[in-house]
Amino acid sequence: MQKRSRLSRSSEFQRVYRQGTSKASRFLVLYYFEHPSGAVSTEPRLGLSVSKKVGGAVVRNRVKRLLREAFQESAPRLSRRHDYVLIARPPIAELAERQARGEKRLVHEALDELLRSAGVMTATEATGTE
RNA sequence: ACGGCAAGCCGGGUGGCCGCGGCGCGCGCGGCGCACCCGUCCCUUCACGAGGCGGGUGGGCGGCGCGCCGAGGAAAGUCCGGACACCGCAGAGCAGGGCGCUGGAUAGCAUCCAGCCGGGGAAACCCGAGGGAAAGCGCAACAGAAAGCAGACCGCCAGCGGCCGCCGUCGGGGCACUCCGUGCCCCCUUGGUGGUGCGGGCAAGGGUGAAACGGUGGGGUAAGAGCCCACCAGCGGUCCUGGUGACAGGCCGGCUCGGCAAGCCCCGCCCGGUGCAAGACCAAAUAGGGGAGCGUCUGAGGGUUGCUCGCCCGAGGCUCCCGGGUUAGGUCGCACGAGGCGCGCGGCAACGCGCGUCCCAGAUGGAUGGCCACUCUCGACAGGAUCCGGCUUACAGGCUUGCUACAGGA
RNA sequence: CGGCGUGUGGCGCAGCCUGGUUAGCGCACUAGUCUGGGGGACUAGGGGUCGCCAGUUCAAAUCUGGCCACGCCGA
Repeated sequence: MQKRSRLSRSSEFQRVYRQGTSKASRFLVLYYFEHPSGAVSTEPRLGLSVSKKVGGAVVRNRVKRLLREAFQESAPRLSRRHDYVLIARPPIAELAERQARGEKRLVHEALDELLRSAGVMTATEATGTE
């Protein structure tokens, strides 16, 4: 995932938190926010928040890496009009740990489940047209 | 061999594909700003500038392609020491804080090296915040007679006096047995011993305690005691020898009192404060001011780390200069350094000097991972955020070298 | 990133500076008594590795150092 598809400004995070909608699971919290008219980027943008409660620097980097990878995989089916912020909760550290040891797609499934329940996967049909 | 100890080192490897960050090069790629140049029939203007518009050049951001580089021994904890930056210059004293055997290394340190002393170990070796307790203040619960200056509870010793018990004794009397005599009882003289009392001598022994004023043995004494002697421990000495020194050895002396300063303290040495979110610049927005110099009245008030001194600012006047301040944006600081590696020389070593060689992350919501194949001993703890030197803590496993004990061999 | 603070029974706190006497207080808990029962009161009692590991000391919750956890502040 390249830089342009990430959220980088504190103000951008604030906008998503204040004006967006939230949905949470045991492992993650998702905030998403629809842009006002105009400004449509080529890809949905993502911001990550992983606090020290999740683990040390190595664990946090691994969690962020896996979340970016999973998000990128799901990105074509997501609305391009939205900015997303994912907050990692401590239990996700164990998923990331098991996945690093060889188990497959644990973080991907956790993310997909949350995205589906939030109802932002509606862009699946629109992928071709939009 | 097995075991123990010390020092140093490694922290999976190779190849392929995909992905991420930085740098460089290339592109007849695409769009958006910027600067400059040229043109301007047309639009704004009376007209010239200028703006718009059209064209060109340069560079920035972006895209694509290729190449190179891309976490650690602890990157960690933030416990010390610095570099660097800023603070109305940092000056003195007090306060406060840190350090503390000796010598050396170093930019510096609480670090390192070599030693000394003390403790542990069979040894190799390991551990130690290790100045001063006759400068002063303070502390020591419980137990114990007594806890800091000597003193004496039990105890030991001789003396004196009264009384009492027991044993013996000079003399006298009484009773019993037939007299001598013997036995028993009473009075008196006197001695021993025990108890008690008085005033003394002593501190060996007892018991308490973490600690009780040297230890062991002998002599000595009424009983004892460094009272005397030998050895040991400790203390002192203007002493001798060795060592740069801590200190060690010797000689002499009189025998002699402690513990805690990671309690206050004393002595010696060191320390200005704040920290890269320091700080500098750019852009945008916002308030209208900010800075420098000269000078008068002679000083209210204020600043300067906690205090004092000291120092500085200080209203209104004149002259000069334009930017100055703030902010979660951008650029710099920001990676060539007390730098790594190799060789030589000096030094026991830490380290230093010289030569050669290498360039080795630079992010900013924050980059190292995934898959496949082969292989090995199946991979721990864990990741930069201004940089460097240490300390401490976490850590699967492995390698090298040296030393030591036991056994064996010679 | 930098700078501070706090860890003591189940909960909230004191004691620490100035080391020892006894780890104390309130609520909660257990048993008993009062009451017909509940509530409430009274009496008695149990429960603490003083966050962990070293060091200093005769002796450490207390002094010193190092770890661990939690919390706060600055930009």
